[in-house]
Order: sequence, then C-alpha cells, then structure tokens
Amino acid sequence: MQRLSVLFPVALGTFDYLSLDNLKVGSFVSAPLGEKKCMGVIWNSPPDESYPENKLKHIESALPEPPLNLQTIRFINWVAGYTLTPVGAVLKMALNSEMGKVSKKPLIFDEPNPHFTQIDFSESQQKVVKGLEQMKGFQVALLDGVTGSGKTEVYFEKTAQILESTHQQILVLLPEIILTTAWLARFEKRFGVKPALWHSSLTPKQRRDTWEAVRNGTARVIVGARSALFLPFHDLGLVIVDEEHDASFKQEEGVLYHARDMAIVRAKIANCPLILASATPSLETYVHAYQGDYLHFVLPERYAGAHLPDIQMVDMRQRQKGPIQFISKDLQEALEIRINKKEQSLLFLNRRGYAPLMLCRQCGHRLQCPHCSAWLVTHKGSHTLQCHHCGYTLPVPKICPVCKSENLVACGPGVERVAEEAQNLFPSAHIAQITSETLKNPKDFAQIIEQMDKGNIDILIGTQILAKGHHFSNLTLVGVIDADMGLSGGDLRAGERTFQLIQQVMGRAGRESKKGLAILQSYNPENLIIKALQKNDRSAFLTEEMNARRILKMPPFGKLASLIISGKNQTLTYQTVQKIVKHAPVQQGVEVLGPVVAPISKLRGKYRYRLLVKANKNINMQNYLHLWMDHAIIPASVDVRIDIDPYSFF
DNA sequence: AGCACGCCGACT
DNA sequence: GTCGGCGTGCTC
Repeated sequence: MQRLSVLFPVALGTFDYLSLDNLKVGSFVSAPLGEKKCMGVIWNSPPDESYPENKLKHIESALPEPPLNLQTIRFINWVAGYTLTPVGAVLKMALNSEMGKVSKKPLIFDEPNPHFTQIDFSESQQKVVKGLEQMKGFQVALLDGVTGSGKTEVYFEKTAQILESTHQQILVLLPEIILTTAWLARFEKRFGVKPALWHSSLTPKQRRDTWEAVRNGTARVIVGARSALFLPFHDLGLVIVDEEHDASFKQEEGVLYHARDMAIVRAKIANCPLILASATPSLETYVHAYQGDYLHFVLPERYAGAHLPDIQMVDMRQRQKGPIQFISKDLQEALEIRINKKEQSLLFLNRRGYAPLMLCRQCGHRLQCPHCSAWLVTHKGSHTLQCHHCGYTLPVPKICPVCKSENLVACGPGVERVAEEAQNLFPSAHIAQITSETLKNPKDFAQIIEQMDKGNIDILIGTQILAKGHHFSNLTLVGVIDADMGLSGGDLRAGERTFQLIQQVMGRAGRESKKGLAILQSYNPENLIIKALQKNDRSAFLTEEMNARRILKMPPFGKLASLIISGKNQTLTYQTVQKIVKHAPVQQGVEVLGPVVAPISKLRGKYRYRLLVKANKNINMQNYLHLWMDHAIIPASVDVRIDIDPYSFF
C-alpha cells in the first residue's frame, strides 16, 4: 500500500490517496473526492507525510486513458507557480471534457506536405529564412516585419523544415481564432492540407479527437488560440506566436496568464525554438531583442513592391463651427475620390455601438448600468442601451427615468454613428460595419472579406478587429476617426497600444500596386505618439517609450502585480482591503501602491478596490506575494484576485 | 471550482 | 409549515 499524490481538474492543489497498484506519474485515475468519484491524475509532487494515514481514501481505479507526459506536467506546475493559481485550475485547461471516454476513431490528417508549393522570396526574406533555419534547441527570435512584408510565408519555411527533418510538432498561436480563415487558406495553399485547430468553439467530439491526435503525435501542426498551449504535445519542435504584441494573448478571466510569455516557457521545457512575429512588437519583446536576449530578424519592406501608405494629419481643433461631424472635410474628400475611382476605404473607430453616453438635456441625468459603474451605450441597430462590462441590456427609453422629460440625447461617436454619418454624406455608397458583435463566428468574417474582395463594399467601418492582419487588395484609404481615443486614462500601456493599433490599421491600405493613404484625425496632434505615427517613425516611439519605462522602473525594467479586492458588501470589502494593506511585508525594492477605488468601482454588483505591487527586476514577486497572502484572513464573501504582469487596469 | 449544509424570508 | 435563496466551509 503506497501514498500517492493526485491532482483533480478543479481549483485545488494535490491530495494524497492510498493505492495498491504502482501507478506512475501522469496516469489517469478515478478517486473519491468529497461525495463524488472524480477523474484525476497521479501528480509528481511529493505526498504530504504529515497528513494522517487513517484519513486517506483509496484510489478507486486506474483509467484506460494514456498518461499525461512529463513535459506537460512540468509546464502546468510552472504556470500555476508563476500565476499563483491552484495547480488543479491549470490542469483543467490541459484536459478536455470528454476525458475518460476513449476516442473511437483517431483523427487522421493527411500530413502537411513541406514541398506542396515553393514560394519566390525576396532577397531580404531569403536572409531571414536562412536565419530561422539555423535555430536549434531553445532559442527565441523576434520576426519583425512591416505590415504586408510576408512574415507568415517566412515562418512557414521554418515549419516546413521541422516537418521534413523531424517527427516533431509545430504549435502556432494566433490572437483570435475568428480571424483565422484567411490564415488557414494561406496554410493550405503552402502545405496542401488544413492544420489541426484548437479553440473554444470546437464540439466535444472535435475536442476529444484533436486532443488525442496532439497527444499521440499524429497532429503535426496545431493552430490555436491561447489555450492550445496546454495541449499534451507528444514532441513539440517549434512554437510560433503570430501578432505577438496582441493584447488578447493575455487571459483576463479564470487563470490570468499571458500566452506569449507562457509560450516561451513551453518552448524552454520542450527545448525548441520560438518565433515571435509582429509588425509592431510589444515593448517587452522589443527590449529583449534590443538587448540581444532574442535573435532579431527584420523584414524592412513590403512584399512584391507594394509601398506603405502616405500619412496625412487632420487637426480636429481647426474644424468649422456647426453641428458636430465625426468625418472631417479632408477625410470626406478623400472618401469621395475613392468612391469615384471604385477603390475601397476603411474607417476605424475603436468604439462599438452608436454613442457611448445617453444624457438628459433637461436634468443632466446620465444613464448608468445598475450593476456597474459605467455608462450605458446606445445601440441603434438593436434599439437598446447596453452595458459593455456586464452585458446588461434594456430598450432605449423614450423619457428620462428621473425627470420624465423627453430630452434624452446620445453623446459621442461609436461605429454605428460614423456609419450613419458616412451614409448621409454618400447616400449611394455601400457601407458595411464590422465589430465583435456583428461577428458571431468565423463565417461572418469570411463573408465580409468576400464582399470586400468582390468590390461590393465601398466603405468598411469597424473597431479594432479591423487592425488584425487582413489583406484587402483594393483598399487604398484608411481613416482613423479618433487617433487620441486610447491615450487618455493614463494606463501603463495606453501609448503602446494606441501606436500598435493605429499602425496596424494604417497598414491595411495599399497592400498591392496602388498607393495607399492614411488619414489621422486628432485633437492632440502635438502628442509624441501621434507625431511618431504621422512620421511613421517606430524607433522614435520605441526609444521614447523605452526611456520612460526605464526611468519609472515599469515593465520590462521592473515587475508589476495587481491585486483586485471585490465583494458585494462595500464596507466589509473596504475593511478587508485596509487589513491586507496593513500586513504588506516591508521589503527593499518592493513598493505597494494603493489602495484605490478601481476605475470601474462596481462591476457585476461587486465593489472593487485595487492595489499595485511594483518591484525591482531582481525581486521574486511570487515569493513576496506568498509571504503576504498565505496567512491573510479574508472573509469568504470577499474575493482577492492576483494578476501577475497585469495588462488591464480597470 | 463544485457541492452540502444551514439559516432566513416568502408563499401554498 | 415547506421551498429555496445564497453565505460559508470543505474536499486527501
């Protein structure tokens, strides 16, 4: 009879059990947990000998499932330790709901063919292809190429090399799986077959089959969103993170992790190369490349002789008096020229709905969400007011709920309003809108692309979803309605995000033979970020931002962790925050900032406070937080969430 | 995370 | 009197 450590896919640590069989680490078992029998995995943590043996239960049975491999187990442990999450919560991400049931028909892919097509590369592309070819073992490379420079085809060559010379697997992470249609077409064109896909909207059967094919090594190329990192790879030989700067790699619910950073750990454990690709690298990645920690490959020009667009600035402070117009005269004229020439235009505004605020002109009342401290956004398409934080929706009211007057007005622009204005300016133009709510699945997006390719759309108006790598061949004008929008609020990465987003959006124009134009509308044209965008001067922006972060000891020159303390009872929550702050350990090189009322002070009915821990680079943040929180007494009705390397400051 | 237990208000 | 809301505590 021996003591074994068992981990269950629930937010808990390991528990010890007794077993007659000699079960090895990674084996799947069924064991009693509380009132129920649960599926668990024999874990590699040492059993807790201090726990009394007479309290131990017995493992019920071993399951026929093949064991989880050691690399995946080590990765799960690492992520749990880094993010301060119970290991079981991370295990849950690595399993699938169909576990325990044996897959009847294993998934057969034809294998991708590395010789299916050969691409003609430019001289600079060829250099990078050669460079990537040399990468062996654990090494990180930044593949840094302007929009439209053909990064994808270049990393496909490294993919082909691994496919041809080994039996290893290749993992490609993309930020949003809804946008992969075009990427998949390129893959199929290059390798003759579709890769294995992993994302949240697979059916249980697809999940089960793909998981099994990844586990047994028959799936050679796996493309997925962040959760694909946790698949039990049989033998991982290459990891690619495309659009590595994209903020959606940071998981903001459940286990809070950054998929790009965890991909580096995954590659290190697998001892394989990692490619981070972007036209607008994150500052973190750029600094690593700059310091020589990463290889740095650059594709300086667009593929096939296409040029980057010209950039024109419109100072919105100069606009004429009269009713508010969100499309300036200059932009209007540029749109008209494109419509007449049968070329396409794109208008970008990173705000969904019609107007961000509904206000009573009689009494000044602003319509607010009953569950969150946020304004309700007018949506004309669905005749509703919506809370963009919790989803609360109600029909647009006719009268003010406070003074009962009929003087409610919608303030500020959203995508719907810009579309309305554009349609009034150009009544016969074909205008389409694209936001996360109009795109329910990859098919919706594919349809818009098709309509664009056929020339059935003159003006496409949308949110940030437009910024992500699409190739519209007849698109020659990009209008940024409000270039300053992302800059206010003063969060750490506001400047970086704005620069990346607008640079990416502008990169949609003129990707083929016709020269593109980007028009930036700004109320703040002297701002350094706006100026760098206007001059297309990335290094000016990066230098400036790098210096600012270095002086402030902000990431990547220092470490951050954020604590969000929330609860339905405001008084109890606040008292808890006070108590937590009082017990913060004093340590050289660590600063605890706050508490402050969170910018969204109430979310889904819970009151929220924030603390920020700022530490020098050499500090072990996890140790510090354990020292602080392990003995903290927190009421069950108050929730304390720790976010290591936070990206969201709401 | 689930799940059970137990304490209070609401209604057949 | 019973149903069920959710706050609290436990899972080897």
